[in-house]
Amino acid sequence: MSQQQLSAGVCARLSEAAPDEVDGLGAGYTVQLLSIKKVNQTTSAAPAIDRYRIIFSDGVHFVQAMLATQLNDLVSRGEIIKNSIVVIDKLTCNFVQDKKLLIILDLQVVSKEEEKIGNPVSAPSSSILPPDTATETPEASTSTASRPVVSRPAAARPAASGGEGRSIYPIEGLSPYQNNWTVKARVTHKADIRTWSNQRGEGKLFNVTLMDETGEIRATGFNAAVDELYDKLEEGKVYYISRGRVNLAKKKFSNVQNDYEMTLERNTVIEECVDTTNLPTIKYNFISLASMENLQKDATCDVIGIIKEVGPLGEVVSKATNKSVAKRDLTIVDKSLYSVRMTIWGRQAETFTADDLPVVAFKGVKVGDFGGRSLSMLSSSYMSISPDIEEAHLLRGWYDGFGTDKTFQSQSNTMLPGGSSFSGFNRNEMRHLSDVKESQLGMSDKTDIFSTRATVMHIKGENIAYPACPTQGCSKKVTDIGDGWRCEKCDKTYERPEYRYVMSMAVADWSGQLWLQGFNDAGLAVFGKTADEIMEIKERNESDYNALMAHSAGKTFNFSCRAKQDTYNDQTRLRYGVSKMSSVDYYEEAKGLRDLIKESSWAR
DNA sequence: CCCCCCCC
Repeated sequence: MSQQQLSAGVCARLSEAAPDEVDGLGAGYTVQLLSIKKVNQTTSAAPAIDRYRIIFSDGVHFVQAMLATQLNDLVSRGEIIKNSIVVIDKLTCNFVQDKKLLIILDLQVVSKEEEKIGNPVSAPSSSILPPDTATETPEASTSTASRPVVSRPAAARPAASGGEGRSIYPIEGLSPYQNNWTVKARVTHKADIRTWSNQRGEGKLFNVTLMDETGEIRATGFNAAVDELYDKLEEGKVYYISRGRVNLAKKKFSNVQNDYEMTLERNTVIEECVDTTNLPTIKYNFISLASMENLQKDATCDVIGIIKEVGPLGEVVSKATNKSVAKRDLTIVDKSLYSVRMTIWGRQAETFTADDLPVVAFKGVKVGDFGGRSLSMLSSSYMSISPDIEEAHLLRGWYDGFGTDKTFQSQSNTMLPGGSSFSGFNRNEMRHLSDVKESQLGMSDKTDIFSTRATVMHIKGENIAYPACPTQGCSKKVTDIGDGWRCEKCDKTYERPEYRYVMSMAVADWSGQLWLQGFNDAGLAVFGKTADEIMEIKERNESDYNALMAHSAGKTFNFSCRAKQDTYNDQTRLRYGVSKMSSVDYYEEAKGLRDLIKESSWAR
């Protein structure tokens, strides 16, 4: 790299430009980063997002700018370091204490490791730099305890010019000290209206997440603001918003990346933006599913993958609140040949459909450590099915071209003690039945999990199904009350029940045999018929039923099981439950063996 | 002014 390749003159131009001219100067400047420094945040007691101050040079002059926080990964991953050459693709300007502050919104790395080019000096106007650093040269700025830049009390002044002649403020620059702002933001999440009731009173509220190119912020409307504004905002749309209140965020309650949050008030002005140019879009920092194991539990991350499996709709009852919520597990895979379980909740779980293995992008999903690594949507997370972004198209192309053929290593079943697996059947972690007994799985207080391949030898025929509540997600046993079937849980009476399987199966492999308890999914796998159909056969013709039971033996399945002790009538016994059961797919097995051979060192 | 983000 030479001085000629840098965009000489740009630092002087940026430095001298009036604030509302900065955006108009365009972008695409090639510059050298002379310094990258973390700025200490002293205004917020809660842990803050890192902010980086950059000094960049065009070879002649240097200026100072802030790095938009969504680019922080470039620093933390070491993709930009001192002296890296970058192209600044997008730049804006903000006002702090009447000083112009440049914010780098997007950049591309041209070359990471470089020598310093030329001998640049501070750009002519000092108005870009805060007074305490205006005369510093990059080499001399050794102070690590820099003053906070963005969140100081400051005169409110609009930063950049919007399309319709209004002044648009970047979300990253919002603080309690600015008041005359308008943001142009996309609603990336809109929650349902919630009500609360506690000692201090009761009321209703809703949350939205607002996002522009510079950042995101959570906004909440209470009571009257709910009536006034809830219907005005639609997820996915872009709005001009002004006259909201900005306060310090209580970080422990939100995963939205902002030190502040916004309260929408009755007089908050919200106007839909219909101008289709330059709308804010979601910014992702995708990580590969392979690299998930490096993340801590409860961290959030962005991932993109193919939806390989859509689990059935389930229900969990929260231990904390005793409330029931719908959930659904998805399995996503990516180019790193890893798969991971992704749990979605509530209405999203109920309405989720995905026919043809779509690409789905997730932003801000929570990392769990159950059975290895798993992911879960939060209310602040964002999911986009078949997003029109480059990464999605690349993944689509790769998967359709090569991916369908691959086997994926699950993040959600590694690292369990004893090397067992979670819900997915894992060929590498399989146990023989004798091994299950000998290693005393399920004998400790917790549930142990294992995979096995075994053949069904016998199914206890007398009681293979029970009359269940037909309400989706209930499945509780109902009782015949003469003129109908009563579900205590739903407090309803139904004309007829929906039978569901509950079976004891003896299964065997070369090493031994075991009794497994299976539920509805297991019955469907064994019989290929619903329990209703089976019960109908049983009622119509007992010998047909007996023949069916006899024929059910002899088939071989892959099982995912849980071993657990339970106590019933003062008797403690070890029970093995089937969590997943599927016919052996010999084509899949052969592919798995082939991949094993490919992976083994002697074959390389 | 809410504040739960769940379960195996």
